[in-house]
Amino acid sequence: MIRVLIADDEGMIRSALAALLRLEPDIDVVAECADGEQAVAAALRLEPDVCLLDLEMPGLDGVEVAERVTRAVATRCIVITRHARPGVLRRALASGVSGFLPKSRGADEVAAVIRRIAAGERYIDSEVAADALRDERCPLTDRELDILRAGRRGETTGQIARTLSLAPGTVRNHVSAILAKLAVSTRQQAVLTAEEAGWI
Amino acid sequence: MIRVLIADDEGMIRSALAALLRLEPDIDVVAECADGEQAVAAALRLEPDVCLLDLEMPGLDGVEVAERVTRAVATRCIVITRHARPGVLRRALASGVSGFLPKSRGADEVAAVIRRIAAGERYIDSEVAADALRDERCPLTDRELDILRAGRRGETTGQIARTLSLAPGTVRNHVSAILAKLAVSTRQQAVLTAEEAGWI
DNA sequence: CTATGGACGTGACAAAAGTCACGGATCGGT
DNA sequence: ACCGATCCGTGACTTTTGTCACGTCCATAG
Repeated sequence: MIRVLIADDEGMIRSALAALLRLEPDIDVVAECADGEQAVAAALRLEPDVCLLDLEMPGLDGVEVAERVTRAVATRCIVITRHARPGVLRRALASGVSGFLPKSRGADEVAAVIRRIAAGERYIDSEVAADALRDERCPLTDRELDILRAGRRGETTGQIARTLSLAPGTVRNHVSAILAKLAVSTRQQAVLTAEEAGWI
Repeated sequence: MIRVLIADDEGMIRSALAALLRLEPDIDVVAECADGEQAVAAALRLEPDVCLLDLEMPGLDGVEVAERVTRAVATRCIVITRHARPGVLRRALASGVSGFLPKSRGADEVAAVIRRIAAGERYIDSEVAADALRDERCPLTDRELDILRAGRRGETTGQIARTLSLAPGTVRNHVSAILAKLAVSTRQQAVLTAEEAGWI
């Protein structure tokens, strides 16, 4: 019997997957969690064989949950995501994730992947893997990512400078470097492309 | 037997809902569609009793699909959405939608709602309805919404002006009015709050 | 040791974005 | 017809953003 934990903030998909997996004779859904903190707590307590983790969750995201769980107990993690971006896959593999599945796949594949992961295999969805191969490493420095993250909500240079304790001119300079590297012309476009690529 | 069409661009939730609904003895899933155009075509051809439509889809969104379908055939529509915003509900009801359900609800409720809709009732999720009551009508004019939509991707004033055939000054003036009405200080923040409220 | 290169920080300058006051068009109400 | 209200469009004016040239610090290689 494979003991499975499911974590997804979207109630409908969480309950649907749980209901379908319960129909499988060899799979036992031992926990359903609506956010990352709950998932970590439940995983450490129940030590399931496999964790099925949504990437986009409030608080801790799926990769962060996987990192904490695999470090503490002998549980293997599958990350499920809506938008499968190369950067995210890299981050996931570095954090001890054993499986990676986009939500574009059918629900019927989930049980099959769970069985393979439980058997000790790794499973990376072929489409995501293909994307990741045409390597798009993030060209931005740590500081530039700080700037981009700080200004994600459309804040002004002054506000960003204050939160990072910098001179406004410095922020503008970093932004300028970011725009050049990403080949765009406004900071809003920079935020969009960086989010698209999974860099922030 | 209630004949149901399902449309959702996310394959996993689409197939999961379809599989669960097929388990119900009185429900027959006659079509699964991945985008709005497919959904309209299938609905006009098959004339299902109930359409289960995701709001967020490429091309036509769920409300647009419902509008076209209810205008042409005797089919009742349920819109499912991830983020249930007041503006969207208003728009949905004005377009002939009979049911409205957020994805935060469990999958087990879907079958029950389908039965009620098929029986001629309307069903609006209580939580969404409560949000809609504290009326937040969009304060922006049509033209201002055009501007906001055009500039959603961080384009410059010049680009927006060109796509809308306006002088750059006019665009700036509209933007200024938008910022005042939404009580924000950059157009990026304006886009975020308008999207948040479901106005664009 | 030094020099070469990268990341970070800063201030002066040009080009945008945002503000303001104004004119014209349209639509109801009187 | 008149008035008021509202929306659209425009150009002058100020503030913010983006660009550039420069200096510092730190690591690594010669």
